[in-house]
Amino acid sequence: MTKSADKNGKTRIQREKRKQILEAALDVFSQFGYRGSTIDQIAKAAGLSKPNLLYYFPSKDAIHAELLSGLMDSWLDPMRALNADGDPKEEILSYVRRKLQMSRDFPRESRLFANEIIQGAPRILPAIEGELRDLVAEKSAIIQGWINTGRIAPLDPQHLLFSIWSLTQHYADFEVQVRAIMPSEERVYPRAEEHLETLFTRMLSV
Amino acid sequence: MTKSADKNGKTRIQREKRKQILEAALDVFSQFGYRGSTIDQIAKAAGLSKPNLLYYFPSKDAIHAELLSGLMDSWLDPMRALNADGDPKEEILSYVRRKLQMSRDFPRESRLFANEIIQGAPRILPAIEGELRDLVAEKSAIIQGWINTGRIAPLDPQHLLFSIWSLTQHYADFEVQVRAIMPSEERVYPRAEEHLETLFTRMLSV
DNA sequence: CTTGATCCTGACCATTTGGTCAAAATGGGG
DNA sequence: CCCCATTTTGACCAAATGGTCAGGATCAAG
Repeated sequence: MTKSADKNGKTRIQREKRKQILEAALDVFSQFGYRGSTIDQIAKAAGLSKPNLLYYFPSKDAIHAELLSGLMDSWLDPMRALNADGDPKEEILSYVRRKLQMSRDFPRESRLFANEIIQGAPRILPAIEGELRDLVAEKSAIIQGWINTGRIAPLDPQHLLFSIWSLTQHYADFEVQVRAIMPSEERVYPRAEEHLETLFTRMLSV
Repeated sequence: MTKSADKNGKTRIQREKRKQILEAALDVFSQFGYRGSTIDQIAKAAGLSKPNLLYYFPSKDAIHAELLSGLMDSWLDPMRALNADGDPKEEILSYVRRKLQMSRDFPRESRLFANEIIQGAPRILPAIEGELRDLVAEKSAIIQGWINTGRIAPLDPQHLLFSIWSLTQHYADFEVQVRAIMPSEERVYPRAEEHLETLFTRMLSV
């Protein structure tokens, strides 16, 4: 009777088309923000008609919500990896490297978040005030511990985290600006990694 | 005959209302981006009817353009102030302080730019590839000079500038996130200034 | 206080937008 | 290859949006 459906009750076509749509929506939302994007735009980018897209998702809002919630977790993973028992300098440096890699490999995802937060984070404020806030508190305590035992130079742990976010995400969020300024033959990310490595090494050395 | 008009041919009312409109438009555009904002929203925020607003500006686009162009200059001023003949560390540190002040005092302006650049800078790419690019080239050369004469530690001048921008603008562009994470009684900007002063002092010391 | 210039409004218009629906097309298990 | 569930489509709708316009209200120079 029913078509071959996986455990989530999704057919092959449903899985494929939903993925297409989310991919296209990421393109559009990350560039124009929620209100600046239209269903038609997303549908066209996904190679579907508007009603067809609305067969897979009930509304524009539902697409956006699914994108954001699906992203939130993977976005915080690099910070979760910060390990109290590792070497402090190396832990922080690899967090920086991981974040920079994410900017390079997932710039649209970064811009999606940036757009959302600039606009006051109307749909993810709870997650920020909950999950993210807790994670920051936890990791700040770890960093403060490293400072107290003299393993890295003293600084404000929370602002250190802000610095890591801003420095790395900048290369994704302001990609156009960076590209417009750098000589075009220049490979941006290798230089950026070198630069940030230098920066954090100096900043953290006792 | 004609009403008392200043040298620009603007009456008192015109000057007042245009200022009101630009102020309201800054509020709206900086939050929702160009496509996400509506004339009605801006008009309401300015306390005018839509047709009345359109009496002062010919179109939504004209308002946005005037905001951006009016801002571009003052936005680059702190960088222009970087003086080759000053004390290198002090020159860079006061640039950082000035940029941080701008984030604190003009966060909406910062977000207006951020929105524009995230969306691919459709309206200001020429200015970025021209004015800004040239200014960066000029100031990079100055910084490189300081490095060559051993007055600051070696690093990539362009990426240093990117770092200054991202670190300072983050406090304006991601204000909601910063506020959601910091304890509410904490005064964000004084700590941020301390932090950035520490960061850049360490990074630039030979 | 008159009068012409300036300012403001409501009514209006074409287009875009989010979303619906009935019906047609397609797919794949039996 | 049959048949029903799934997928797709075009036509449609109400609301929102950018913008226009004719006429009325208001301002300030003389």
